[in-house]
Amino acid sequence: MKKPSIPRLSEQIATPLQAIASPQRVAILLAIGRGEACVCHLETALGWRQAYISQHLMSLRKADILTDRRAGRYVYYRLTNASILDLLTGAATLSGLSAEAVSALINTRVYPACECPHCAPT
Amino acid sequence: MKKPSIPRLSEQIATPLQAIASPQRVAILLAIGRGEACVCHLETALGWRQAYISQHLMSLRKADILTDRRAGRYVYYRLTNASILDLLTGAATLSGLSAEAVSALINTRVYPACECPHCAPT
DNA sequence: ACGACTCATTCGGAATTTTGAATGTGTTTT
DNA sequence: AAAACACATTCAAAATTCCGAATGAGTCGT
Repeated sequence: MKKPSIPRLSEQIATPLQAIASPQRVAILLAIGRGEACVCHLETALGWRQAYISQHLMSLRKADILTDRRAGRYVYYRLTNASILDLLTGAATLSGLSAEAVSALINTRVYPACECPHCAPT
Repeated sequence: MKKPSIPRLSEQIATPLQAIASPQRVAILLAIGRGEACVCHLETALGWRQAYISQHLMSLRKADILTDRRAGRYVYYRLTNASILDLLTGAATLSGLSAEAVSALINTRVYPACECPHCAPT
């Protein structure tokens, strides 16, 4: 197996980190958690403009952090690799937070105000 | 225990990530590994200008990622929390790299060209 | 005290990222 | 086919980061 050089390796490591390292994108990843979420769900969960959310989703998709699935006129996003949550938990630990504090917010809650098929099933 | 809100939590998570998420700073962290390294060692290990390295070290110090220790005219840096290496390994995994590929480069090697007390002991 | 040495800091322009505004695309409903 | 809906994309200005150059600050040897 070819041994990658330090500069090459560090670039490969930094690439996904750069895609994740922003409060907005971390919030999106937490809101999605281990489940699925459409954009309109994230809209009510985070309280941001739709276009703004889509921009961040685009970044995360290009970095292969997120995967999208179209169902009718909805598009559902999920984590490409669930181990990203472990990475977020690790980062939280560095800030002195407990792993529980993170996992408590990771679950995909249901919002009464959200009209999406997940929150308001027929 | 007070439950942090999603925006607050995601900010705390993003802060250390932002400090780390750059190829240069990842390279520095790998070069330090589980050991200690003075600036001049990093200089020969990475081949960068001294002032440039110090700038990144300053960022990492302010983010509490690195801790410094002065010994004579040398300043030795080490990771404040060794679990940062796990975080880097996790990010490498997202890029399809094996954990071994990372750990193979984590060790603090000795450079013949380096004159620092670690590489060229009396 | 002076010079050499190791490292830190400041400054400023270039490059990049962020984010609001506007608009485009694909899908369902009627 | 047209309208409504969910989401994507483009554009540009503001904010931030990157990085070279210059210089400062602390330490040791002589």
